[in-house]
Amino acid sequence: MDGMTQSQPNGPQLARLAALLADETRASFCLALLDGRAWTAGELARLAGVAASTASEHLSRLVAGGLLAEERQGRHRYVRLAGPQVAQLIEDLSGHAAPPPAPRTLRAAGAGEAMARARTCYDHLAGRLGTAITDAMLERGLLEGTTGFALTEAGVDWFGRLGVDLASAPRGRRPMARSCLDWTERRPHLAGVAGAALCRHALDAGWCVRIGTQRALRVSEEGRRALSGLLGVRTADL
Amino acid sequence: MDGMTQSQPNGPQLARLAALLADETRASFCLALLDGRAWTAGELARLAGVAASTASEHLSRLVAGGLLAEERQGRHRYVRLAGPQVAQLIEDLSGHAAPPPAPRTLRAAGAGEAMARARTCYDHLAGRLGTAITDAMLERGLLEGTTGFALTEAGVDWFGRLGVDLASAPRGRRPMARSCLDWTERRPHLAGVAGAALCRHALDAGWCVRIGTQRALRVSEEGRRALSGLLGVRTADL
DNA sequence: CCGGTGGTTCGGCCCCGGCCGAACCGTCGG
DNA sequence: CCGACGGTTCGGCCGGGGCCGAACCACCGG
Repeated sequence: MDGMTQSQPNGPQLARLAALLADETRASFCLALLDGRAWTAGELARLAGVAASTASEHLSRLVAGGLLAEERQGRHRYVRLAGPQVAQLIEDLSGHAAPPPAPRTLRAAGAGEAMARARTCYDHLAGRLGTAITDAMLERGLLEGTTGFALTEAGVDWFGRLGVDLASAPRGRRPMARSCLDWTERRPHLAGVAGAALCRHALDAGWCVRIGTQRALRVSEEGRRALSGLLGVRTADL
Repeated sequence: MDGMTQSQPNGPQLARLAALLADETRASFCLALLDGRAWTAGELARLAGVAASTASEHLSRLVAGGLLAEERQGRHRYVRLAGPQVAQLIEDLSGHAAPPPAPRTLRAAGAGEAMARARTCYDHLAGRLGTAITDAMLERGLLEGTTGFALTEAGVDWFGRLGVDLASAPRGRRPMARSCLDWTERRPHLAGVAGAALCRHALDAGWCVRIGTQRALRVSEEGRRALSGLLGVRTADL
């Protein structure tokens, strides 16, 4: 009876992964990268308020740990999340973390309000917009919610009428529909291949436009009409 | 333009949560507790090979962080995962961690083989047994897998015929059906309320019995007949 | 060719936190 | 009432790692 009978997914491996996110600076990097875009090392350093050298070391660790993918261009080091699985990991984790404290400044409160209205969550829609769309799809039977989380046949057709062929959408082991906990609404919104396709369509069709450099979104007049007509979503408060 | 424009789910919160799992000893505690049962502080200390005092401190941190629930009984301190959300968190995280290295000893290899055949994963079935059942349910249309992960009407009926009324099963915000990545098979198996109900039924009906003190399971003769008849699952290699 | 700038490497500082053993406390059993 | 035992608290040790600034390298622009 040795005392070291390992539980299978070795503790060390789990600890090594968690340690990557256990630092405040690295965590803030990953949260920033949740916007799905590639950032330069300098941008992230300024965001977190650390020296460039410090950021550089953190990025190397995150890349070595497989969480980030890097791409060197000239004298810039661009870095982004390594893939949807990583985005999901960060989302899941922050969904279980304690709710954020109230914003300090008026500016921050304003920015927070914009994010709460509508934003991207890696590659799908979130905020009140995201949950409102998800709710409407559940209500209209495009999405099944009581026995799990899956697109219905009607849902697949609905995407088809939008001009989005989900069958031909690129998917590896990624689920078609997935529930992602919204950290402002504290309720689920649509993620996965379908969520990403919907977000892409919304941006391509001009339903939403990005606000400044953040991942917050503004719903266009065209978008309001489309959402109202297609899903009956009231966008008055967005 | 302050450099500290926070991403919303405050980095610090995420880091604090991750830090709880970023220690090898604490990680091994959590993985052990994935069997869904309550362990005493001493058992966990011996498992991880640390002094009782060290284990005590780790447990206090995990409890304070909300990952573990404790229950004092006489001179014992029993501790278990705080709930299914926590179990899911650990599962998700270890699903993304690097695969475990090959076992060192023959004993360990044997125990690993037993775990790979059939085991519990917090409160549902896993291992080859778990994935075989899930595959069969997908094949028979009891479970929807191509557009998400949800129980079909036929699936709800199937549970009803087993004598399991899912509508009356206790569920808070917990999803009815959820996909959980199996770390031996590297494929999904059924979790969530339905997965837990199935596991409970399998144990109650004597389809499976626990092997020793581990979370490995043995499929009984009765269980083989039931699984073969109900789902066409071949249990020859289990 | 020569600044300006983004990124990296290195050395050094310092603190956090994981570990232990010893002392202590409470419960259980005789 | 007393020993045995599980658990906790405290002090002290020590290593890891996060941070910075300085020096350095590479690319880009004029």
